[in-house]
Amino acid sequence: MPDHTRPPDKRVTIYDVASEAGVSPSTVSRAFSRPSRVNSETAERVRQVAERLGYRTNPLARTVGTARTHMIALVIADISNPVYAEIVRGAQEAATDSEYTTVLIDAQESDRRERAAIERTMSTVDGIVLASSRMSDSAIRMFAKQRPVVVLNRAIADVPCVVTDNPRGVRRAVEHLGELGHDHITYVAGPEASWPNGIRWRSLLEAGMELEIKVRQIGPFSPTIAGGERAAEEWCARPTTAVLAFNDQMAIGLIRGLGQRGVDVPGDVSIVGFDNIVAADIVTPGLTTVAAPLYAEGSAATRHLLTMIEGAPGHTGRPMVLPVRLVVRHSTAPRNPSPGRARSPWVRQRPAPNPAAHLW
Amino acid sequence: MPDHTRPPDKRVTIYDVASEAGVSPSTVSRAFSRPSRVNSETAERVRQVAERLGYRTNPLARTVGTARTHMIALVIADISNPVYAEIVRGAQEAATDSEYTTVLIDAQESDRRERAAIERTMSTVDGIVLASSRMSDSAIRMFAKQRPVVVLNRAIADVPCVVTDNPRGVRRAVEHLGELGHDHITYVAGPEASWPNGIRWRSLLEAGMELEIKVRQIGPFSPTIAGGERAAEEWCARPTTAVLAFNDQMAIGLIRGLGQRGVDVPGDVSIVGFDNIVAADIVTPGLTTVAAPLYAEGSAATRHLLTMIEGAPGHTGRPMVLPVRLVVRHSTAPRNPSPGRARSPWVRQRPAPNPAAHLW
DNA sequence: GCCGCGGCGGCAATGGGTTGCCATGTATTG
DNA sequence: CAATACATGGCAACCCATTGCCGCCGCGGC
Repeated sequence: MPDHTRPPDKRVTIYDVASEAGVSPSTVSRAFSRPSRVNSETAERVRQVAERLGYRTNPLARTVGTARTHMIALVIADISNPVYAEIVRGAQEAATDSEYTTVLIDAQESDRRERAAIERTMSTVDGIVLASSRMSDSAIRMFAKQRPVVVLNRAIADVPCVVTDNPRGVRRAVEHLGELGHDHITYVAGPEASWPNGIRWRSLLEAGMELEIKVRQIGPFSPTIAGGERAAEEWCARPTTAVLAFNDQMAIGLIRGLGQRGVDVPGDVSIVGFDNIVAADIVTPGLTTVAAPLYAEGSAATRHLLTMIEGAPGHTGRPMVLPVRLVVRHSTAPRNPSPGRARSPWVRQRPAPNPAAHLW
Repeated sequence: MPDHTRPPDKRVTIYDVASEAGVSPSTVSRAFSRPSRVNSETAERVRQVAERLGYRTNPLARTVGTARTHMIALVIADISNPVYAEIVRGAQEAATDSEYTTVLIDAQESDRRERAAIERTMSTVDGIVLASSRMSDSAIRMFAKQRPVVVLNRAIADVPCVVTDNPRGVRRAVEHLGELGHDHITYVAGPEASWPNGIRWRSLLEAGMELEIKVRQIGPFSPTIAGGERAAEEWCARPTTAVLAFNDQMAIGLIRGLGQRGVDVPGDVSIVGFDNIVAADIVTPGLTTVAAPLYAEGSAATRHLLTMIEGAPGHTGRPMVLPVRLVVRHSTAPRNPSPGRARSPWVRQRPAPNPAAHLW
């Protein structure tokens, strides 16, 4: 058998390297962690010996004593929501650039799960990025007392935050719809515990006021395709020619639900979503949506967290605001001149249940 | 200021609890980790003191000496691929059930990144699940020598594996297409480093042989929507009436690219994908695809890994095979009786570049 | 009455790198 | 040439939970 009598658990330690290189363990340690504190020739020799012996610094051991794990937690609301993919990338990039490891936690849209997971992980990480947390402000503040925390997509006093410019995004969407002749907009609400949901609605109220467009809200619904489909039913009870949905998934679900009821998008109703997920570009019609710099969100939040971990105070004043923009596709169109036309067939026209909705 | 003179880094340790409860630190330790080794009254008292003091066991300190971190790494090829969302969920569920924490690593379809990330993380985890690794067999074996490893979506000798029944899935797809009258199938290949890509192609060869259906391959392309769009161009050079795509994203991109060239799906060509991602159900036409039990894949692989970590040998014989099924939607249809009809407009009909393709 | 055993709890070592402090040796300065 | 500064590297404490081993005590059996 070609087994090279492998030493089963014989990790190479700094002590091995030290004795092999003829220096003390502290010198080996410093050769890696504080190269300036050691003669460059010695350091080089140590590194070579370490290399030869296959020494790999044990991050766990470093942890004891320094209480620095070089890990951060990134908590997201729902891993199946494609929005988070780019955020995660941005965060991971920023983290690995600084030699930090990211541990990703999927809260599955549940307050309870989120807390539990954070409590389990908290003591093993140096800091936490909370992306779209569903927890209460006070719960978040509690965690923030124990570890550096940066909150994404939410503004909380006394905690560092990174948000996108929701008011501006909504404003752009409303302007766009207004230019197309719409004067009533329905907001399809997402989770009540979602901070963006609240601010989007408030921003819509404000924009509607200024631009003299009437607005109302239906919901809340789950921020998923299924949620959007359910919203279609409720919308049919009191239709408007324009809809702003909490996010793209709901918008897509809505378009679907409406299609099954014979409502045409954008012929009968214009729909705008939020987030610009990939799917927004592949559905029919292409979804007009408010795009956010997801990657930048993740990396900005993470970089901020890292500076806090390194000892910086963490500016808790105004949140950092990232810009957004409106991506116009084909789910919005000029208001249909004969608004009453399609109304009758919408209501109570229950289609055959979609077989694919029950996959698995 | 409302700062309760918070003790900055004052973690409560077993020593604090010990002196407060009037016992030795070892007793405190045992009260938690080996309750049977200590008098139940004492244990209870210790627990109460610990509770009062807010003691929380420090998982990192436990790590030193035992070398058990209670963490596992889950490496996925591409976090923006929705396939992995369910796999991650399954894995996390299985892990937390056994009180393990999962650290997720996104390899971003890069062999190099994958290796680097694993090397960084390896020593801090008790085991690794490799979901759709892009590394070479030998690289994987190397890691498997140092830590328990379970490989998902790939079969490697001497390493425990969990795979889905690709041959059967392909077979079902081919049967389905055959029943619709198709006698030529193009396989749109994904990454060469992807094991499922290889086996799907080989299975297609086999099924084609048995069922007397001609098959050929184009590609490889990137396993993304963009990749599928590029494939559309190549497919146009030598069209067939049926296509099997490496995965759903490519199938969706393909449908899109064909649409832009005036090719109708399923009128002119039937398309089958793999994975049954959510988007497969929302695109137009709905995508016929081979569905895999993603959640089960994640949890099966993880559970297997955990038993290995607990000391079980890890059966490296035949891989564990999970069943698949064909989900028929609307991207497949009977073969068009006049195959030459739509052919001419396909070739060299460059549409205006899609502005949305360059978002961000 | 002596021995043995089991239950319980303490002592001390362990693991692996980090770091404050000190000791040496060399370079710079007055 | 003496005095001070600096560069280097070693010593040993430290972090904190775990665990092998031993000692103490009380009880039961012979």
